[in-house]
Amino acid sequence: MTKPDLLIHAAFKLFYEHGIHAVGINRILQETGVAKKTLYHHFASKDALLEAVLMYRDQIFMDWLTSRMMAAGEGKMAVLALFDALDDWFHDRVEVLLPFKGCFFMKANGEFSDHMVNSLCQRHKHNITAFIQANLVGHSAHLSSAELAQSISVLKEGAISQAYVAGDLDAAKRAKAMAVALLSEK
Amino acid sequence: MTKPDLLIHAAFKLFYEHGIHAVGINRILQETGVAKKTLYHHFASKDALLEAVLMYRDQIFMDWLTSRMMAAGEGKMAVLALFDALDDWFHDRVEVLLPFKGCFFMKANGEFSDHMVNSLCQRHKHNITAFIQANLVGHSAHLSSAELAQSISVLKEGAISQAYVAGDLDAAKRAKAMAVALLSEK
DNA sequence: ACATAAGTAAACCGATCTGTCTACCATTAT
DNA sequence: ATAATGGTAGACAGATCGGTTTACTTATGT
Repeated sequence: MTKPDLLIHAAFKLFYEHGIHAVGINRILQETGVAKKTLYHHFASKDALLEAVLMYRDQIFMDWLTSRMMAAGEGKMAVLALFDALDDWFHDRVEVLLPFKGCFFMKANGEFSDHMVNSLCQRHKHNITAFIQANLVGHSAHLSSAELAQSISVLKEGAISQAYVAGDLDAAKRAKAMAVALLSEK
Repeated sequence: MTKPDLLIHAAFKLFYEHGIHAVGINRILQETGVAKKTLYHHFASKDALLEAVLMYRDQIFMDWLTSRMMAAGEGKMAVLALFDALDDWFHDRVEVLLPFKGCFFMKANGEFSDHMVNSLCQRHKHNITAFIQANLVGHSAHLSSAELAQSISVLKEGAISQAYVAGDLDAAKRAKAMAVALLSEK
């Protein structure tokens, strides 16, 4: 693994577990054995490293989620598969996402205001909602695919928060039941 | 206003907007004009101040939410009123909660691990779920009040997250529609 | 009147923060 | 062969962190 990738991996793991402001550059260096000069050779600042970490996590997460959804079929089936995927995530059955500690983007977003982090997190959430919506075009005569996708997103966000903060690891199952009801209305 | 209350108010406002680790003790002092000696006379440490801030916000929020719910009646009506209250919060129509910037407990929780903050946040969420549950005893023959309350909590958490991170200020309306569907099943 | 408590201002402490710098080593491509 | 690149080790800088201390100034209650 190249040095930049090594740094991004270690930084993500530490940021995800302890928070971004709580983890200093020196700790990332100590954990990886990389020299400080090398870090600042590849990244202009801690913020630049953080940006790379956010893009890395975005790619890992989106690749995992979309492949899980597409493997289940199209339309409604794909959307419901989203909640099965979340359930696996909450129960630490998805190695590539690392042990579940909530949504990294939600946590990162909360540590900043009027910052690049906020727009990156918003974009990440928007991309997911857009992918959900793509699976819901023409599903309902009464509700637009955009409105349905927003509602599904509320269920998804709620499941993640509830699983993390309240420790309700079965939140995805509950969210799925409500999604079934929502997508059964005609 | 007493000095401790002044500090708690200012600390909450700054923590809520910028994050806890991002706000130093000196900034809180500068904002309030209080001397450092005075702060450490009333609070043993930044952690102690933070604990007071969390308890303060918990009380403000719970008082507001329960009064809004109880004013709407009992049972299902109270639960649905929760989402009307959230809608007001998201649109900054609730002065006592300050301009909406997400759930303080969700954000605080994300900045720590294995810390007093985590248990306080979990307790806060649990108290809300318990209050919801109290309004749902005997509501359904198929689902327990505990299960219903957990599902309502998923909707509530999802609405807050979606409104904050994605900027979807109408998330509470969507969540309410799903709550109506959930509580109409017999 | 006087002791006690609560307050201010500001210097100070050690630790840690992000980021820079010097000096040296290993690889590799021209 | 040699110049350029990527790397290590670690000292260093300046700022800021949480927290303590000294010295002085109000209030307040008995």
